[in-house]
Amino acid sequence: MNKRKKQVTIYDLATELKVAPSTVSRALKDHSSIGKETIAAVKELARKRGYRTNTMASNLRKQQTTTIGVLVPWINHPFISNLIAGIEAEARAAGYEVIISQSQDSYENEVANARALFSSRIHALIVSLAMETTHYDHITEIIQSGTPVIFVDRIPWEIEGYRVMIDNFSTARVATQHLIDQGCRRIALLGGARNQVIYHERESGYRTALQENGIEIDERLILASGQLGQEEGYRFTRHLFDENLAPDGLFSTMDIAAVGAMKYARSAGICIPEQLAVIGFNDDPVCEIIEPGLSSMSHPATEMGRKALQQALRLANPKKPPPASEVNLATGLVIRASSLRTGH
Amino acid sequence: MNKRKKQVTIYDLATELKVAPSTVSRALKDHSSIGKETIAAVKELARKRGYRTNTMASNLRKQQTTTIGVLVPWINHPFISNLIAGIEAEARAAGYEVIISQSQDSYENEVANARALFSSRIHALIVSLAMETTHYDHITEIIQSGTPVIFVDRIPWEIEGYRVMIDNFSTARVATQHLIDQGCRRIALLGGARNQVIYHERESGYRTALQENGIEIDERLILASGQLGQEEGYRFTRHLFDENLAPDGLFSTMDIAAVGAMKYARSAGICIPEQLAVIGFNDDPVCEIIEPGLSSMSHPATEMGRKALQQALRLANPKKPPPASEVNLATGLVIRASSLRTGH
DNA sequence: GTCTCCTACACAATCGATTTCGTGAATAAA
DNA sequence: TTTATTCACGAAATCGATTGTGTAGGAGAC
Repeated sequence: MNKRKKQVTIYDLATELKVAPSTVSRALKDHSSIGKETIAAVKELARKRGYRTNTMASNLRKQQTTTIGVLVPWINHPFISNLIAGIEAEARAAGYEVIISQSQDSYENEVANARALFSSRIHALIVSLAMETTHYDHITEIIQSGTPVIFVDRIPWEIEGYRVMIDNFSTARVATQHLIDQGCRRIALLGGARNQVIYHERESGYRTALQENGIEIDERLILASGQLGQEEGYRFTRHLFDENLAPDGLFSTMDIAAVGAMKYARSAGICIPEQLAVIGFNDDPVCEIIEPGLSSMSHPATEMGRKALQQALRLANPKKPPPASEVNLATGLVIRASSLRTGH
Repeated sequence: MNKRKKQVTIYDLATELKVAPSTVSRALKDHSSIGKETIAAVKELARKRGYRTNTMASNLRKQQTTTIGVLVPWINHPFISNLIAGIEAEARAAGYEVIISQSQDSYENEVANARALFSSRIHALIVSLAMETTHYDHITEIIQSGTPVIFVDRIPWEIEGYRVMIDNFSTARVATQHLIDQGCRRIALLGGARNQVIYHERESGYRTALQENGIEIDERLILASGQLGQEEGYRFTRHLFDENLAPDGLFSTMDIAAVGAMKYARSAGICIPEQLAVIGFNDDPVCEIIEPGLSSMSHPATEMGRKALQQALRLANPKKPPPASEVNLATGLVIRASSLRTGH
């Protein structure tokens, strides 16, 4: 049986109660010009007949949806899924719905998804860009149409727009400083693609911390990889030790790459943190699980989602206080065994 | 500037081309009764004016959406986020959109979300139930309205309905058998809430494997916890060793609980796998990261998502081949160091 | 030249909720 | 009793796309 039951409409209720549809509509939302008894009667019958307001009709008439579009590279990455969880929780509480799409780090997918979301007349859009993305026309089109757009984490370089993020520069500086405080002097960096704002910032923070401490920067200790993962972390670390470039500290701009580094260290008999102090970035669950525990910079993903949604709603609603053009959330230094040297 | 630009409609195009809106509508979808030149002219102008079909209006008229509702306990759990990734990828490819909501394992939230999704007239619903859920009225309501509902993973007991899952019973039996094959005779079980179908099945698989091998079941080695996590795994394992119930094998129905068990073993100087062989369930990323590597039963989360969506679309479209009432996906035994004893 | 048949459109109703503009009746004020 | 108000509700337009039905105009058949 595939035929859908016909839904109850306000016309059905109106007919049954012998009032006008407009009266039913108003009664259902406690409009002041409708009599108390009428309101009660309408609501009672609506309940009895299982009336559900038809969102499509309502949206069409009101010329707006209550749907928030979310465009991210991957849904199944820890940081992103936490971000989405935050967006969803906050949206649901505010009576909005969330429609998600993933670009899989492909520019082409991102453009197609952006257009699809735009066609469904979303109320606002929250975006974290694909790795490949360097042109932003598909986003600016949406902004120009008047739809609020909030950038999160993977932000664009040029577009002026609303952003919710962490201070990548300072956070990286803190991480690097922590290693320096532990006595490290030759600190390697596992960095991401420099054309991405966040990785560029993190690398700058690293460089600044070294300079501030009078440590000369050795470019050979720096990796900037477009595909930063466990494998790259492993290989670059091996490379450093093989080439007589052995560092005594390592800052990875992604936890998972730090895991690779630690795996190599274990296989090569390098002691962590004594010979190599390691700190990551994101404070993923793996940090707690790996041995020794991986120090990291905690990144409030869920909170970022909540804040992004709040900004989006403010932007969409002129009556609310206007949003800040940029929201920066606090990060934290989480020290575990991988970077904690005794005697310091 | 918060005013939205007015969107281009088929009326605008019709006026400009001096044809009827109906002609524009048909031309845009290559209707056979429209002249070739007219179609070309309409499409050209549509492109030039940046026309986007108004989904709200279209949906209202056609009495259906292209939105798939997804209702899960948590978005930010590895299994679920992979599931959603699969659903989204497949939906997007088929021209559908995905709207997600999380119950946070609360029955109340689940009911509210189900109603909200229903109100937005979703095309189909994919559900994984909240831990708390024992009444299914909010779901049956939706089924009865004619909306296709597909259950995934956390399925209900009673409702007849379409399901996409793995064979939890057999998978658990294979895991247990693997430990037996490694020489284990006292095998502990870290199980989940028995009122959940999947955990009930897994426990049955465990029991069956033991019986098939003539091993007596020791109820003291079995944990059935409503809140199975790392902490519970740690504590129950400690409890077993403290109480002189030391097992020589351990099957955890959730990887993260196995991690807790391994953490305890490490702290107590118990060798894995020599003294305690361990196997988990799900093959989460942590299995690769922990030392020694955690054996596990792999669980095709993304594939489940894809399959669930395919089933949903078939169910919604009478022209497509009807869906199977139950789809079972293959699981795999992934052997790592935690369960691999030499000499066997 | 008249009639039939297509081709290629136009017309108008429809989906269901919202909202503007009224209006009849009851009450209050004069 | 008459006029002004307020109250409670009705009528009808509207949002934009879709679709069943209707109809000019030209081609072809006889």
